[in-house]
Amino acid sequence: MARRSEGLGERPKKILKFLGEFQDKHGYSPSIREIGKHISVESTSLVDYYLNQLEEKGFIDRTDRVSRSIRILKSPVESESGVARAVRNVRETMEEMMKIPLVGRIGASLPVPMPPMEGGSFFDPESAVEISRTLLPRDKTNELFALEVDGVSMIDAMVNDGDIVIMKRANTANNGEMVAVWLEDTDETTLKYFYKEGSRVRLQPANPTMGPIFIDDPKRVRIQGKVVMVVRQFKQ
Amino acid sequence: MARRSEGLGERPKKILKFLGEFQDKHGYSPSIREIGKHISVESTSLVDYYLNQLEEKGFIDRTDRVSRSIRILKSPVESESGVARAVRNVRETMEEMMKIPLVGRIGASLPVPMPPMEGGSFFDPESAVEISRTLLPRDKTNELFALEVDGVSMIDAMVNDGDIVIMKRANTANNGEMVAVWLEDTDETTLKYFYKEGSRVRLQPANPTMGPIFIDDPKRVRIQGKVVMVVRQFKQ
DNA sequence: CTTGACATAGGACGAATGTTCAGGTATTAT
DNA sequence: ATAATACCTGAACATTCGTCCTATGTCAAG
Repeated sequence: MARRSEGLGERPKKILKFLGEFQDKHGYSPSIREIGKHISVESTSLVDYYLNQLEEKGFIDRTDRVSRSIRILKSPVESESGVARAVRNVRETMEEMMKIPLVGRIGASLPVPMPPMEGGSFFDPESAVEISRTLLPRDKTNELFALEVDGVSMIDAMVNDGDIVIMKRANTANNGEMVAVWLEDTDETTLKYFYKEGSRVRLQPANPTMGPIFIDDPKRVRIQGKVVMVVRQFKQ
Repeated sequence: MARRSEGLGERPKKILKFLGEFQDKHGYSPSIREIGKHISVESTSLVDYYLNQLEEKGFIDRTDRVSRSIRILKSPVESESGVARAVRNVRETMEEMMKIPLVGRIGASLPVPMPPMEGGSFFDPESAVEISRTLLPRDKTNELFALEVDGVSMIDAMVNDGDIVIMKRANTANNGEMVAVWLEDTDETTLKYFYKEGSRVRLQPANPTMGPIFIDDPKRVRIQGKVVMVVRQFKQ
């Protein structure tokens, strides 16, 4: 199929670099023909082709039919400087701050409320928790949602009333991950470390002084999400 | 002679302002006709005339025969724009993200390491925790420092091994605040809710199933800092 | 009043520019 | 082999765009 289905080709990369240098030097974007000249490509359509790739992959932004309207959105590391870097910094720094929707409360006797569908976000922007992205996993950050813990029923998970639990929606889990599970037997939600051991599942409390729960029938363990982070704030 | 020999006319001023706003909004310079539209001038030559004035007086720079190549060099105080604003954005956005020095580890049997003196920060920038300012108290954020919890000795404080505790240096505390205290009697550090009740001090564990500790001599309670936040991360 | 510098308008002109189409070649999956 | 997809060429087009020329209006100084 594709000669190269991964990342960026040599030429788009070179274009991206050139865009940064040119904008740095001149203060405005190069025209399509100027770009072509730099990468030794006569045809304007080919440059347009590369630019479309860059746009699709989110590296640049263009305005239809407007000359010299290319804006660099991100750049794959590599050398860049001056204004271009300053602009990039603004954008990236903004993105560093994740706004995670606070979708509800969680308690032992309550099922886990589900987050809003991705895309159509209907949650109140006021009810959001801002977390630095450096503290969060890199991938699928849009599947994160936050819950406030209701009641003291999760003290065995070392989670207190009022704590904010940041979760990632998931139906399965890997060994060692902390998950929110709904236990059919006892009809309650708890936070436990998940371990699949042969055909049975071991649910280990965070509190090391407490023993694990074993569930022989994996179907009786309903994983509602993986716990990414717990934040506890204290009044000052 | 001239009707106006002083500074800039109304229209050039308006153009200058528009240039900044447009570049801010779109990331590239407006065309001459777009400028004309904004100041209700049909004729492109008149806009060109104004632009030449601005160029002569050193407010802008243009490249001959290149579209959208106007760069703003300076702006008469008023509405800052373009790069100036970008720089300001960087600064403000960066400030939103608190970099809190991770100065060491804390355990029941260890005293609380003290944070570096404010001003002369000598800590490794790698060992820092970034927290969104919206989650932190507004005042004296430069007195914050972070500690990683070492060992399971603080489970009674609902704090686990590996948790990150963000503290504010303090020698005193108000009722209801969580503090790190050094207890002379048992010679250990713990995290407890602080309550001064008459002449004695009540230290209440976070774990609601555990009872408080009473200390009759307030001098035997050495407050090392107030706990602002506890963050617990899970591997994904 | 005349003159001349400044201000404004309209538009022509050619060059610069983004877009599109029609077709061609290589690479890979089936 | 064949079809699908990616990669590339060339050229034509329709605008957009900057520049420049002409004409008219305004106002203050001589």
